[in-house]
Amino acid sequence: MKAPGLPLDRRSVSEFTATRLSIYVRCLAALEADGVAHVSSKDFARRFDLNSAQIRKDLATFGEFGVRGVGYEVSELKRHLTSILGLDRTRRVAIIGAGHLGQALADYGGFRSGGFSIAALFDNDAGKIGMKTRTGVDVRDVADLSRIVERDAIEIAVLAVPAAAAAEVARRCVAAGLKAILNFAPVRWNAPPGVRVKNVDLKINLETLAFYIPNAPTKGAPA
Amino acid sequence: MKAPGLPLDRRSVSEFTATRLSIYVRCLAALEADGVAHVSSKDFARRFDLNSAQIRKDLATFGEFGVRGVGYEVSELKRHLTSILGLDRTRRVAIIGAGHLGQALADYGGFRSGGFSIAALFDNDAGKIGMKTRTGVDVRDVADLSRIVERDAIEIAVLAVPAAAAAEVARRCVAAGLKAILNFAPVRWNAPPGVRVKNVDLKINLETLAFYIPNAPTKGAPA
DNA sequence: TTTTGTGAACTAGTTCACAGCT
DNA sequence: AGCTGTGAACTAGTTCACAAAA
Repeated sequence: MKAPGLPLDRRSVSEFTATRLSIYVRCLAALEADGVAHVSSKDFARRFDLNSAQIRKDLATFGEFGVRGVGYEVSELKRHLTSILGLDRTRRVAIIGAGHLGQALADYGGFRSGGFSIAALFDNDAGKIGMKTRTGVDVRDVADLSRIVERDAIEIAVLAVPAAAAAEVARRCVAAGLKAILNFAPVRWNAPPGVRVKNVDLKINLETLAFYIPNAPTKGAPA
Repeated sequence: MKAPGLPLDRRSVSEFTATRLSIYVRCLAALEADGVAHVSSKDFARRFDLNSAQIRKDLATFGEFGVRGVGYEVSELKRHLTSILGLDRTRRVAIIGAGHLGQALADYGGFRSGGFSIAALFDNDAGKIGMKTRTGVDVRDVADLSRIVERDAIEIAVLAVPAAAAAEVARRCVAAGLKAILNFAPVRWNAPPGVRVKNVDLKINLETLAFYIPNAPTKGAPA
């Protein structure tokens, strides 16, 4: 095993690779739970329907984690990838927008474990500010965003606001120094350099999916 | 303008292109709202930070919608793309899993307009079956999935169930004849041929985003 | 032998640049 | 003139296949 050779600018790593790292960690956790101590890239690929060369290439971006002729040590590799993704420390997340989706996300278990914690939920509706979600997250005034982001060292914003408000809220997030935004609002907007945005547009996902649905076999239509 | 030449197997259209079609429709709607009747691919690209050649290539997959020397007629192009995406008829969607996320999705406006309607929300928890969400969607027994899918001509499943239940529920969806699944469960699972799955894994999105966050400048560290 | 790590080959996606139409 | 539609060039991502290591 060799430590990563050079500092490596993460921005040069493709989002495809970064996403797969995350998948690998999850797969490795499954193997660990099954008591598997060791895998070759070939076994790993077969088990999770991936390509073994791709796994090796992805890992090679960050170092040499395997032993030739043997394979990878499951928990060691998991530890390495977890560290590469920065999941070995907790990042604080702010959710902006305390509507149905924002509250559901605040209460969603997946966001509250394994490297992330919901620091606060923000809204601009006086009727919501001060309340708590089902799992006890406070709803705060979005006017205090900047102050709380700094005070609580928040690193990630999750935007769950209506389309009309999204651009203005995104601007506030950037002004507050946030460098990562997970955007659920149905709005495309170009982030300034140094700020990374990931759009999770439910409507577009649904429309894309719909595009591939075979037409209902109208009576007598060819298959 | 020329009609699409050949029947064209939609499966050969890349998901990148399909996703952009959806984006184009949204952009065209914005132009229409601004009273713009006409665009060239160049204007369109500049306005929404896209590449004009890409727009033309994407459109060329489906026909010739422009006029050389002139450009595209906004509402005509929107109408064409809407039809290509099948958004000119309403597709019925079933949401499986009436937890926080499932309920939020059921109540989410974006899923209830422009080509989609929430036909039902399913769960296996007797305590939830029979209740209604805030906006009045009935929670039904997932055991009746197959029957209701057929009866109500449901075409799309949205999976919002816990990871442990996802594989079994996905199997039921396929058995019920559903050909499109939008999966929010943090589980990778390989769909049988003819069934299209789109994974929206919130945890993986967050982890991928976290990967790119520049390290907090530890005292004295180089930029 | 087995399996990694990696250059080379391949495939897919994007952008360029221009012929051809209006 | 201006702009579309499209082959050609380019870029990025994936897979192959093998030399080097254990």
